[in-house]
Amino acid sequence: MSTSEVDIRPLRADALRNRARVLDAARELMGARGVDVGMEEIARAAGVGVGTVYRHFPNKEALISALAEDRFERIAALLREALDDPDPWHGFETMMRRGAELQVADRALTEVMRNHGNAMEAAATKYEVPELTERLVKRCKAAGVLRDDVHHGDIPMVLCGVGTATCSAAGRLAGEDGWKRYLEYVLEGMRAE
Amino acid sequence: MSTSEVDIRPLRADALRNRARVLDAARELMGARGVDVGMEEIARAAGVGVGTVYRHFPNKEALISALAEDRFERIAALLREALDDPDPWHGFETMMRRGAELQVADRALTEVMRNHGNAMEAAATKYEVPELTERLVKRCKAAGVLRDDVHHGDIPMVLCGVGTATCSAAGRLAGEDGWKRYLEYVLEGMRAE
DNA sequence: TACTATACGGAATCGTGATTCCGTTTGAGT
DNA sequence: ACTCAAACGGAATCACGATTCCGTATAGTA
Repeated sequence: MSTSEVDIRPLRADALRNRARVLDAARELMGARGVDVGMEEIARAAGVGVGTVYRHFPNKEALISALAEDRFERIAALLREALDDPDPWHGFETMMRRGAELQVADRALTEVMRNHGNAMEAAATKYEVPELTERLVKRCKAAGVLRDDVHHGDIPMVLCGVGTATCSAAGRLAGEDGWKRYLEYVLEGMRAE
Repeated sequence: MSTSEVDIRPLRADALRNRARVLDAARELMGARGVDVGMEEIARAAGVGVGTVYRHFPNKEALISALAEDRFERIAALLREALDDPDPWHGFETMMRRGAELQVADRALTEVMRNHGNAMEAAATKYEVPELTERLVKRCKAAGVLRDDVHHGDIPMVLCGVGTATCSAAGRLAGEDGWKRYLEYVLEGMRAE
């Protein structure tokens, strides 16, 4: 038994820089084209070798998770803002719009919410997204602005659906800003009355 | 130049039987688990060798397209029924519900509408799905039961979104019948007034 | 029943992308 | 400047699923 589980020691300057470059490149590429961009391509875009990518992230899934955490942190922030809004519906609506923008801007986020249950749940839990969502939904129902049958799990489901719409072949049939209309339909439909 | 482009000659009885078995197995497996079930697994489930699968379908994409045609034919039928319904909204709503059920029952269909633009467009065009959809949307708007800003391309987009919800990790958070609520939201939101 | 074009099965091959390995380079402490 | 653990690059390896190939089996026909 040594002093601690993990060996804490500051990263060398170049390592720190490269780690950031890899994350940036991955965010850029995966955001635009989804998670199945190749590791080689990410490395090239980051200006490093594949080996370096793997020194920082044991495997592709870990890289994806790191990116996901970023996003879920932002989502948590959106939820807190919504809870702080004096007008429950305005808060909810704003959160949904920003959330949808996040999805639309980042194809990888949608794919993670669709196909990577583990990475998603880990990231969401870490930033208390489930609790925050539940609180927001309860608050809106209590204020009578949200349909009573809305389940808090519907929020990620719906956002994932809207995100999907954007990059899907079917979504292309609806044109460039089809997702905006989609979001309107859903918001209108979730609203009480 | 020979007599015709394609060599028309009846398939041998066993070939006919095997072709059907392959399609059935593929429909079953891909319906449940999506298009990336392996060709070997489909062959095994159909009780034939991989080679046989490839004699009937030159490649995986062709197999997927064959299945997609099935589905789009059914979708076209739904659209025609909707157009025949004396009550425009009832017709529309019913079509959307049946369409959503189709998506939910067939994961591969949703994936095709998401990722296989070519196969989808070919199948849809063949069965006049785009025209029918446009007619239905126009009719509903004329009757004043559908929001005026609905684009006919929104229909496949929205159904694809609902289908995605069902099998996605995010959708699982909403529970077994989250998609039913999702569809309600969307229908409510698309309805005029 | 014999013949032969069709069809079949499944091992071998190909292609692609993730992951590993190892010889070389470099940051940072002396 | 010198040392060496930490990092690096990228070729080699692995894994896995699609696709091809070819020797064998069989439906349909005379």
